[in-house]
Amino acid sequence: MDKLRQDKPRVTAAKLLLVEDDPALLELLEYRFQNEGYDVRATPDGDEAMVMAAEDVPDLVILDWMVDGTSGIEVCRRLRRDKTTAHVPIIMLTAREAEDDRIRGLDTGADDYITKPFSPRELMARVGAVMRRIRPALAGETVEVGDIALDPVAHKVTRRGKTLQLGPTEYRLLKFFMESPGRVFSRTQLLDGVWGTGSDIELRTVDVHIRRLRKAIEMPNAKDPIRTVRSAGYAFEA
Amino acid sequence: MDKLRQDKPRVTAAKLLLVEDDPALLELLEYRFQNEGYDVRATPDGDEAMVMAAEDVPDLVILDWMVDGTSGIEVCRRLRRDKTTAHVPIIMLTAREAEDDRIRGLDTGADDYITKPFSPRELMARVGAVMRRIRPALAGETVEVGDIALDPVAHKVTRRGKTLQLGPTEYRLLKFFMESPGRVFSRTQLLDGVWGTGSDIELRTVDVHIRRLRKAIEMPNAKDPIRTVRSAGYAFEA
DNA sequence: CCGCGGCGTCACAATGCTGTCGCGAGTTTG
DNA sequence: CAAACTCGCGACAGCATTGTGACGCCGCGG
Repeated sequence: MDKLRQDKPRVTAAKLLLVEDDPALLELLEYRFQNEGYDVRATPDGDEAMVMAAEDVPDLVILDWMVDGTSGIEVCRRLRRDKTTAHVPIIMLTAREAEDDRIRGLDTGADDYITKPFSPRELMARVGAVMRRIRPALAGETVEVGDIALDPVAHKVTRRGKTLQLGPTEYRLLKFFMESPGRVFSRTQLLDGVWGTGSDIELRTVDVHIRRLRKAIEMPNAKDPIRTVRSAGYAFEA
Repeated sequence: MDKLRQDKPRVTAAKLLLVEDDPALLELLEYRFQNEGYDVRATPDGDEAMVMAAEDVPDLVILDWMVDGTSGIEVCRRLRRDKTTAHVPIIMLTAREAEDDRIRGLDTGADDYITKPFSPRELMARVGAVMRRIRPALAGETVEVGDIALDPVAHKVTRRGKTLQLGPTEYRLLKFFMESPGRVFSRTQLLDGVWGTGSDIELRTVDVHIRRLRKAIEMPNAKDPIRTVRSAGYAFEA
């Protein structure tokens, strides 16, 4: 949490870029976020969004899946490709519920996603969650902790050169851990960070996935990098 | 619903009292601070805030200028008047920009003051600043006393570079001590601070945990940093 | 329609923490 | 000097937390 604070002790408000083709929703969100003290810039057009993002790099992008001009997913990709915007958090909005959309959305680098219809409050909460998460690992850069390397682009994890076989959840969990090595996360924080803010999951489920992750990354003669902190949570470290 | 997913009451977390009459903002802030690891209690009502503050003295109060019931400024005054809450830092929120309001706010004893609209991030930053000033360890900063260092983020304690193996209670006890080096705490104070105000524990139990902590941090050629003050309590010092 | 892989929950086992006791060595009180 | 206190210490039964294997569900791909 402290890494977040020291990141940019800016006095000005956090800058939000809002991309949404529904005029009514756009205006509503713009109003609400402005009311919350955010510095909001809004547009219904994907192309224009790219321009705005280039002109003034936002702290967070809220992006509709389907927008005029360049599609949301394409905007997402391009933002990730540009060095200056590569690590800017993105929250995707989508009307679709198809699972592969979610996967693709997260794949292209979105940090979170919300299915319409959603309550503004929920969106605000997720914005809060994302803002809180400044990732030391810039999207697209492989992260290395100890003898484990994670390549977010290739979606691949290797240990000592050998590729590890991880399930989707295990991958996200590991990635979340590796972005903040050594830091202890409570089960609740893990649930928020890995499963998403709105999920209603048993706390103990985290334990099970920790175990699965441990099993997936275990190697002979290698120490378990996941440290259990009794009555506090788990931490990942070399 | 989210409350159900709370980890068990963290005695070690900083306690925040949030008083804000706008439900949306209240919820947003509550959520964000909870995710920062704070132990948050929130209410839209000034009178209720007084009760909550009296029941369980918070480490910091975030107070809206205008709230239901007793006004924010009045709450502020009363908190200052009560001995138990007199020194608790207060951050005021207000929509007004009039200079005299600000003066009055600081006059009544608020430590800091933010004008709406503000970015949550800015508020978090200020809270962080205040917490660092009051209780560094609760703000996520490593604390060092003598040759012992405690890192609250990693949940780790080292002495002369070597990592110490502490149980949950030992950790909390040590952390509590290290926040106020040299100060003597009675068993009752330790019980309140480490176990929580409501706990119904034998006083002698503290002795046992002191012993366990001593054993856990002992090293050859190193002085025991815990000083027994006969018929008074214990103190931690270099 | 069926099999498969992944996921969330459970129940149970395995640790290892915890709060109390009791005893004994010092210390203070009278 | 004995009684009264205070504190260190080892033991322990109970309990809280975590590890683990199994099970059923669900969406996807034959």
